[in-house]
Amino acid sequence: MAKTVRVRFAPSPTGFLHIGGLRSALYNELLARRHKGTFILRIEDTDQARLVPGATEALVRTLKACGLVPDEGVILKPNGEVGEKGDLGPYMQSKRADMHRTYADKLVKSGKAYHCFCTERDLLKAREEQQAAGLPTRYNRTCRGLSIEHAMRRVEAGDPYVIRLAIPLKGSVSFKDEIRGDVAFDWKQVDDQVIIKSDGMATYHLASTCDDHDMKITHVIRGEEWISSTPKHLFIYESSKWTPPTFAHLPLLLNADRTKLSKRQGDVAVEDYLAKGYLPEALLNFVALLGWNPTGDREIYTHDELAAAFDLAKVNKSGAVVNVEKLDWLNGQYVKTMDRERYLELASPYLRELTVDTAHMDRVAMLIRDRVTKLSDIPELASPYLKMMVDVDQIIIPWKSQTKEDAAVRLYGVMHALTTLDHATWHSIQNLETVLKDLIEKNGWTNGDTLWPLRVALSGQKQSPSPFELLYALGRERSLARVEQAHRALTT
RNA sequence: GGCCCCAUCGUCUAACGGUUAGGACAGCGGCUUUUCAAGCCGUUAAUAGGGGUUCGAUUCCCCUUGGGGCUACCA
Repeated sequence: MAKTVRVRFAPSPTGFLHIGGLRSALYNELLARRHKGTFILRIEDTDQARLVPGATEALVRTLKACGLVPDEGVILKPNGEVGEKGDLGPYMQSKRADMHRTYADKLVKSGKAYHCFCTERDLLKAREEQQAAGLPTRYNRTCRGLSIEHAMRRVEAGDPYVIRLAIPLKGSVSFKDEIRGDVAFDWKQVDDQVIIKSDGMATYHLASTCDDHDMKITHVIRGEEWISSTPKHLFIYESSKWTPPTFAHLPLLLNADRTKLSKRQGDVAVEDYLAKGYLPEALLNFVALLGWNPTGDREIYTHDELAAAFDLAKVNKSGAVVNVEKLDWLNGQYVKTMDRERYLELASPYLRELTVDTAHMDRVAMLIRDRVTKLSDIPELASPYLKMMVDVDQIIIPWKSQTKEDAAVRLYGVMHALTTLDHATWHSIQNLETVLKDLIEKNGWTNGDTLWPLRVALSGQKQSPSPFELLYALGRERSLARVEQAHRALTT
């Protein structure tokens, strides 16, 4: 019987969650859901120098906003504070420093790691020489031959040191990547990686490997940038006599120019997308399909549907360009098709400052719904219809070759008709249309030379929603005022 | 430079030896229409190149080319 799936997303709190991180988190979570396993959030904060205050909170909150809630690990407590949940903690990596240290000492004892007293300058110099000679830049293993006794004496004397892995000198390693198949490295290519820094903290390689083991992680799903350090991790597993997890290295997310996704070429922070009014479910949907697709002929999936279909073996190997235009389309689809109530609720914060008339606000929100790609578009789209009046250039009121006088006649007729309408008519786009079309027919007018001037009068714009929708959204008072204003502009 | 990974329309992808190489975004054209948006219909566009293997290669193998990642006491 297969082991229960346990996966983790393990970001370091050095900044905001970016779009690639969201995808890694999602794929981990989807695998857990798919196999009724456990999704764990671990925070990798071993590098004290790079910690950003508040980053952990932001990470957990953003993940949650996107619907990714860990079953175990670092969580958001009901009071909004960061907390932990689960039996295999702590899940803040810095709190495991002692455990890492113990593992490192064991490795030293068994000859799989050693103390290194080389200074930063020594290393830099050696590296420069290697570079100048056109050689690969790796630690030259000066301290590898030191006896443990000698090393311990220097440690006790207070010499600063790090602990390095004693990577095998010959042979090779290979592993089966769930996405890429067999990947092999010559040990000769692998550096004697530092696993304990001079500040006593473990580096990523030791910390994440030990923690993955202690937390019984079954699948390590992470970015492709980790593929070349996997041999080091494998060496730790092997040296500690642990069974390594399954590895799956995800393809990178790329900028439009196919370089690794970065700031400066557009937004990468999930929070920024959220702040712009991209919907979490659209973002999740979008990111899920960057590098994976269950069928290839469908674009819109709920979180549950993604989880039901997820398959690591079907994840692509090549990097994927983040195409914001497609995100825009996808988000627009969600905006158009979500429940009316939910849409109005989401739109309202963007409109509240522009009007106090909530009924009017909702009508305008519905008026512009088809034009909204992201929620932050709403104020600009809506504002012309929330004001009482709007400037109209009288030149654009007549339709095609229509004269000003003729347009004025139409507007006057429409205005008169509108004043006589009952309440019920104003509350139905369909009824408004019927009334106006009857008026046009009765007078022997045409749609164009009546509806165009009316629409421009109501919107102030060459392009806008239909006059019927506008009348409905604006309501009687605004509509009449606007038509009257346009009529006056034409006749004076 | 060294090692590793990758390669289907501009972009995201489907096709796990046999398809007129499919879908989506973007583009273009049309329908609808008072305009725009939405919607619907249609359309342009791809297997990087060269060798193999095979009755048959997008698919398997090799080489070339191109792109990317790693090469820290960062993750």
